[in-house]
Amino acid sequence: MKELPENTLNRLIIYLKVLENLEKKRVDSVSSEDLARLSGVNSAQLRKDLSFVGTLGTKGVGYSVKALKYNLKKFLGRTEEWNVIIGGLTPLSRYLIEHAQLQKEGFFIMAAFDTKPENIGVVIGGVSVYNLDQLSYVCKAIKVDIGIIATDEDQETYFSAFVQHGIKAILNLSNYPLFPEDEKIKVENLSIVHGLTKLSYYLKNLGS
Amino acid sequence: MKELPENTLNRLIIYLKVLENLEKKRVDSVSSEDLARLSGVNSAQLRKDLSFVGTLGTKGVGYSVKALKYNLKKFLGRTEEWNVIIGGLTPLSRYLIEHAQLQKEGFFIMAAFDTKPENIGVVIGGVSVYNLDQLSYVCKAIKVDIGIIATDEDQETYFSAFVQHGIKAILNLSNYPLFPEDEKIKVENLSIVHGLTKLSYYLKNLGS
DNA sequence: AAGTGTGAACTTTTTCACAGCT
DNA sequence: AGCTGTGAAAAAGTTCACACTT
Repeated sequence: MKELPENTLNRLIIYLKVLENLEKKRVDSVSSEDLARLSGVNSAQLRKDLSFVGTLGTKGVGYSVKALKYNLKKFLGRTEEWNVIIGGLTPLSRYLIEHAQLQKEGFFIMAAFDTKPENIGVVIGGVSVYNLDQLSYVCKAIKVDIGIIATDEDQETYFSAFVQHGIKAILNLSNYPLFPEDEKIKVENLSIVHGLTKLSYYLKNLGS
Repeated sequence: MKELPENTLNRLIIYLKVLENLEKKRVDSVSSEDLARLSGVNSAQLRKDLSFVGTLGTKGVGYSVKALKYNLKKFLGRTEEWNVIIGGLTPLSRYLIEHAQLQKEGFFIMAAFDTKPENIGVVIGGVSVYNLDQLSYVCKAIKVDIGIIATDEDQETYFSAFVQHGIKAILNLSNYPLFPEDEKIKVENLSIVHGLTKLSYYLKNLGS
């Protein structure tokens, strides 16, 4: 099987969200046409995307919302639970912890790290803030799957600490994009300023 | 000229960030090879991307960091200032306002909106929280360029309110993706759970 | 009859490779 | 000599259109 294109991955994640919503609305069955419209793509695209996951529908009928949701979730690794740590004690990291949405989605925040002495030892919503130099200790004590960079100042510090301690998956919420040298490490750069810049480009070119 | 591909836009935004960093480090000149490496792409890609912006380098020499940065900034609409409003008074919106990073980047938060009575009239860092039904009034009083959806619950409410009042550019920070019916409206969906799911897919498939 | 799954056609994007400027 | 800018080639991704199943 060919490798999954990144855009297909992005769309599969969207289909999953839309299916969860349909399930909440007690919809049992959906056609590629309908699911595609709700997901902002065309139905050929959707069917081609789903073909990477498997043969999931019934010809002449459509897709079972429950079954397709489950298969996508499985395919995306979202039936498992993942342990997450956070780099940087900032309002954003407080938000991530207190909001509790990540836990609900199966991403468990196990610890936070900072470098400023006054932040070490703080506990937020049951999550302790450790000194970054204790990362090695924490990584030995628990399986850390994902590191989230939640500061906009020392992103490089946390990035190299995460990489050095064998963390393979990093979500970078700073506004500076990071690129791993080791291709075994996966970084997702998710920047609000980046998103706003796409909109500013669009606004600048309106009507041209 | 052909239309700018979305991925090219994404990369141009990254080049701009990297250039800003080089300028901070007082680097005057950079080759496509070096800038590409710092941006996680190859140099042919970078040169092709820049060709959408114009002829910006000097053959045999490279690019002036200052000049290229300025040209990219201009091209992306980032030499202008944009007025932003926020939908939903949540810890995330508090973070966006108090962090002050957006203002520094030229995105000015003019107002926030909520629907819960107890939140109306609150002032955070100089930003007032209005009832959503006053959006019409605010949109008449000031030019609103961008609406940010900063709640994970009533995203649809704010979305339709924004659209209805003529806001053309929307940054959706909720975990549910939104797609405008009117193609004159541009939505950027930026979801932390989406980013984490990409990482969970990667982790699930490690070693395969 | 309805709607999926998929080769084939088409379109877009990326990479190559080198002419041409400094 | 060195490095950009860009047509041309190659690769990747999207859409079409229809055979096939229920």
